[in-house]
Amino acid sequence: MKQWSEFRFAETVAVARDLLGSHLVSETADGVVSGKIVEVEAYGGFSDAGSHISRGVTERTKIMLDRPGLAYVYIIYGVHHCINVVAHPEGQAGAVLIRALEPLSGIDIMQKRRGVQEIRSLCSGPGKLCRAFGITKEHNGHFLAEQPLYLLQGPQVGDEQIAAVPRVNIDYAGEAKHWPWRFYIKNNRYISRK
DNA sequence: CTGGGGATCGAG
DNA sequence: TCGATCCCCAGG
Repeated sequence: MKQWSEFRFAETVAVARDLLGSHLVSETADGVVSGKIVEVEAYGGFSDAGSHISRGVTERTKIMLDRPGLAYVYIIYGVHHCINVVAHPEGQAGAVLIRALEPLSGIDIMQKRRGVQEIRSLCSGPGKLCRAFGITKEHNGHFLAEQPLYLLQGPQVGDEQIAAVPRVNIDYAGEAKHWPWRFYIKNNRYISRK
C-alpha cells in the first residue's frame, strides 16, 4: 500500500470522501497499530459556522490555513483528543475530522490503551480512536506522510458506498448544521453511534 | 485575570 | 441524561 496521494490543495469535501477507505498507521514504543478510515466529517473555512476557524484565526485554529496533510489535533471537553487532516483549496481553510476507524492491526495494543476488549468499540468515535492510536497534542502539526503517524492510500470507495449526512454535535452552527458533510461507508459496523 | 463553552465518552 | 475536566480565547 502506498502513501496517501492527496497532500495537495483540493476541496475539503472531496478529500473527506477520498479519505474513506484509506489507512491510518501509528508507530509508538508500544508497537504499530493501524485501521481503515470508515467515517469522517469535513469542516470548512470562515463561511462554515460549524468550523472552529469560523470564529476567527487564533493560535489554535491557524493550522487550518496551513499545509494540506498536516495533523490538527485538539482536546475536546478537557478530556478527549480529536485528529483532523488539514485539507482545503489554496488560500482557503479547512480540515477533515477522522471520526471512526475499522481496526486492522495492533488490536491487542488498542485494547490495552482503551481498556475495552470489543473490537467494534475500539475506534468508533474521534476520541476513542485517538486513545487507541496514542494520538496526543504532540502530533499537532505533524505531516501525515511521515512516521510515526501516517496515511496510506486504500482502494477507492465508490460513491454508491458512501453515505452523506449532517455532522454531529454542532447545534450552534445555524444553517451549516444541516450540511451533509459527515461521510461514512455504508453498512460498515465500525462507525460511531447514531 | 476571569469565566463560558466545547467537532466526546461512558456510567447511571 | 449528565458529569468529567481543561484548554482556548474574548472581554475587562
